[in-house]
Formats: sequence, structure tokens, C-alpha cells
Amino acid sequence: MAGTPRKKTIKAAPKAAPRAAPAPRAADSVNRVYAAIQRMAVNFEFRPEQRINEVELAATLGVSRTPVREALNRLVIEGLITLVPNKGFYCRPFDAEQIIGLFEVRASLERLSVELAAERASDVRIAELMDFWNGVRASRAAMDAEELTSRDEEFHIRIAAMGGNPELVRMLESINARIRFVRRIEIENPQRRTTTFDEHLAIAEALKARDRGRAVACMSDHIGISVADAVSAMKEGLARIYMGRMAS
Amino acid sequence: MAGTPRKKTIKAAPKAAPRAAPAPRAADSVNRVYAAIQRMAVNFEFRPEQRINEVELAATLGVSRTPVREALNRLVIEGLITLVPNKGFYCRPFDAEQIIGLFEVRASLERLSVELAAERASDVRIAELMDFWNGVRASRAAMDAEELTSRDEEFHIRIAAMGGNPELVRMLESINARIRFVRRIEIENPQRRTTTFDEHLAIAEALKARDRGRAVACMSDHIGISVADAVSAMKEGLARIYMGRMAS
DNA sequence: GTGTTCTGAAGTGTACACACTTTGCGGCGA
DNA sequence: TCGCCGCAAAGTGTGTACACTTCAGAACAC
Repeated sequence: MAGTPRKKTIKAAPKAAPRAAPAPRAADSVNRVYAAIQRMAVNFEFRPEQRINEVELAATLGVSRTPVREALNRLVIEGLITLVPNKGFYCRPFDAEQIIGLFEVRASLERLSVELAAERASDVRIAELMDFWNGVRASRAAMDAEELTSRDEEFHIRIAAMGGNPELVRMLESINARIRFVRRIEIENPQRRTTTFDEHLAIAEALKARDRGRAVACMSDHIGISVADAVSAMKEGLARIYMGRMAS
Repeated sequence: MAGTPRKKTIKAAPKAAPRAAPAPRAADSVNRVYAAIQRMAVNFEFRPEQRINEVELAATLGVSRTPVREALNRLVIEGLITLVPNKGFYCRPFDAEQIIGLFEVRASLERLSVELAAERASDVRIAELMDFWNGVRASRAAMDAEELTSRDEEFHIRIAAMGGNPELVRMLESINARIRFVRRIEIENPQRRTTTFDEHLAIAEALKARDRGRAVACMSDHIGISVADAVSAMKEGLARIYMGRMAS
């Protein structure tokens, strides 16, 4: 607002300043940088346990080390990055037990999710959920694993959101980020895709019927299968990280 | 180690340097600062939604703004601090719905906790758990609410740890930090103390018997009561924050 | 009196400087 | 050949500088 030619504080001779560049501040660096590094960590674009060179990363992202370090500190708490004092920041390890542990916790939270949704969600939102998933199903042929994973997560997050507990949503999102790498591989399996579509619909229908017990049961089956398949997906994941394209 | 007079890089005239002080680096600042601010946020030593002045806080803690900002960024992800771009860091709000939401999530995770513990914990660790709690019970007269809250949390975290899922432990610890302020008040209630002691023993005994269903039931009762009482504890909490000593 | 514009102070956001730590490597002695 | 010492380069940890934003209040017009 204010089209007025708002006077800026006079900067000493913008042309040919003696100091190379007065470093004009880039807006909102931390959030951009945070999102970028988060994506890289989620997808294991850093190798597991690889040290992350701050100077290099800052240069790549076109900012100084300060916002990079602030973003990295956030990611440490999220569990996507680890920090060794006086050594530096490292990519999280690829830890099968940890991933299984995250699946366990997720299963518990997803259970709470459907319980709350069955009790509290409005009919409208449940109907929207079914529409949403039917829409995804209809256009599944055109979707790659990346996009389908995203829709899958959205389905679950919608249910969590319907329960009216934002903290539950936050935690599920955080967990999803850490297991996405494995789940995306899992979802590439054509058979797995089909069962996912059916299971999601079953969950939605149980919610529509306000059948809490059935909703929990459907969700447990759905998530339970994921845990069982996770191991082979992790094998494949390791191969892709360390063998690249050769893995296929 | 190394009593050798390790040569340091020559600093330009340490005596009466033209520049006030070359700022010798304080060791491990971020972690100290992080712990300090975390404690303050947990205990609402900042008022809810109060803006946190970085310069002031840095001066209080005897460091520069850099480690303070890194610590604050971590705490944002933990949910103990909020960040408004170009405005600054703020203390988390005192949000009753959010606290209830956290109790809900906690209940779900504690349920998982006893389920896993009932399946996986060794007999020894279960025995240690009972010894631990009997010890706490024996010396309860000498404990203030602060310490008892700490022991209470420890009891629950021990159970979570017995399940062998470190991520579950992490999340519970994170939630505990955010509801500790309310739980400490709750635990001041003498009657509540008594029921807590009994309920904890009941949980431990169910674990010892490997009775998963009973363990879950005991835990649910225990946590459920906490949720019910939380509202009055929150009222009291608000009074203490804003009325200080007058609240008693 | 009331609204509006301007201005300066306070404070955040980021770049940068620099001390300290870690680590790899070459030379030296046994 | 092997180990050890001692550099020196690379890189982290933190202090500091400075541009930019926000906000409150003065000055001013109406």
C-alpha cells in the first residue's frame, strides 16, 4: 500500500561503492532455506550421515551461513538433521529401526485420528473427504508415485484435521516427512496402490457411518500392511541412495 | 590432555588493544542458551504471547544474539516459542484448547507405550520400575510439586523407554515439556497425589503380569483423570502467571 | 479535536569477521 | 615400516556490523 515514494534511508552512493557490495538483505531467507533443506533431507539428497558443509550449502542457496544455520537448527529438532558439536551438521542416518519406530508411532496417532474424526467431524467434511479420494482414484492413471504419495498423505491429514486437534496434525506431518522416502517407494508397487485405494475408501465409509470401531479397524489394517512392507521398501531405498539409477 | 603449551594463533597485541575486546568465544553457548530459554518457556517465565527481546535476552544470558536466535529457532519447532516474521519471537500462547489437544495426543502415545512395554520389556526393567516408584512413594513427604512432577514424568518415560522405541520417548518428552506447567499444578492437589501413586502401581503391576489389556486400561484411567482435572489446573495456572503470589 | 504524514528510535534479519577446533599430511626419529 | 609430532588448511561457533522493518509520537493540516 501507499504508492507514495517512500523515502528510504540514504545509502552512501549506490554506484561504485568502495565496499564491493553492501549486501542488500534478501527477504525471508530462513523460511526459503528451511524449506529447501527440509526437502533435501526428506528425499535423502544428502547421503545418510553425510556431513553438511555450511559454506557450500549457503553458496548453493545464495545466502550467507546465518540463515542456513538457523534452518539447520530447526531441522535438528525435527529429526531430519543431526548435530555433532564442533564437527557440524549431518544428514540423519538411514536407520531401519527408527523408521519402524516412526511407523509404530504413526499407527497410534492415526488411530486417534479416526477416533476423533468419527466423533467430531461434520457430515460435510466427511463427504468432502470421499469426494476428494474418489477424485484421486479417478485420475490415478496420470499420477506418478511422487504425486500419489502426496495425495495419500493429504487423505490422512484431512482425517486428522477433522478431529479438531491441530497438534495431532502437526505431529503426523512431522512423522510423514521422515518416512516419506520409504512410503513413496512402497506406493510404487501397483498392487499396493490398489489396496490403498480400497482401504482409504473403507475408512471413509466407516467414518460416514460414524462407526468408530470399524474406522479404527480399517485404519489399523491399512497402516499395519504398510509396516510389513516397509522393510522391502527400505532395501530398495538404500539401493537408490547408494546405487542411483543402477538400482532399477 | 596435552599439557603442551599449544601455540595459539597470534592475536594482535592482547594488551590495550584498540578494539575493545576481540570477543573470545564462549564454549557450547547454543546448548546452554537453549536449555535456559526452554526452561523459561516451559514455566511461562515469559508471559504468554509476550515478545522476546533478543538483545535483552542475549545480554541476560551473557552471549551474543547469534546463539540466542539459533536456540529460539529450535524452540519454534518444539512449539514452545512462536515466530512472527519481521516482528520477532514470542512466548507461546496459553491456549486451553491446545493443551487439551496435547493431553489427547499424550494419552494415545501413553497407550502405545504400555502396549509396547507389556510385550517387550524385560522382567528386570519392570521390577526396576516398581522399585523406582516404591522409592518415590516412600519419600513422598519430602517432595515438593516440582520434584514430584519430575518423578511422575520419569515413571512414564521409563515405560516408554522399555518399549524400545526412542522416537516415542522423544515425542512424549516434547509433549511433557509443553504441559508440565499445568501438570505441576495438578499434582499439588493432595488427593491427586494419592491417586497418582496408586494408579502408577496398578500400571506397573499390570505390566509385571504382562496383561496388556489391563495395562492399557489402567493407563487410560490414569491419563483420563488428568485431562478432566486439567481445566481447573489451567485456571490456577493463568492466575499464577498474571497475578503472581496473590493467586494463593 | 481529529486525522495524516513524517521522523527517529528500537529491534529484527542477514552478511561478515575472526577465533577456535578438527583433521589430513609431510617430515622426522626409532 | 611404523608411529609421532607439528604444521596448515578447512570448517565450525560466535561476536559484530549494518540494512531494513515496525512502531510510536511529534508536527502539521483541516
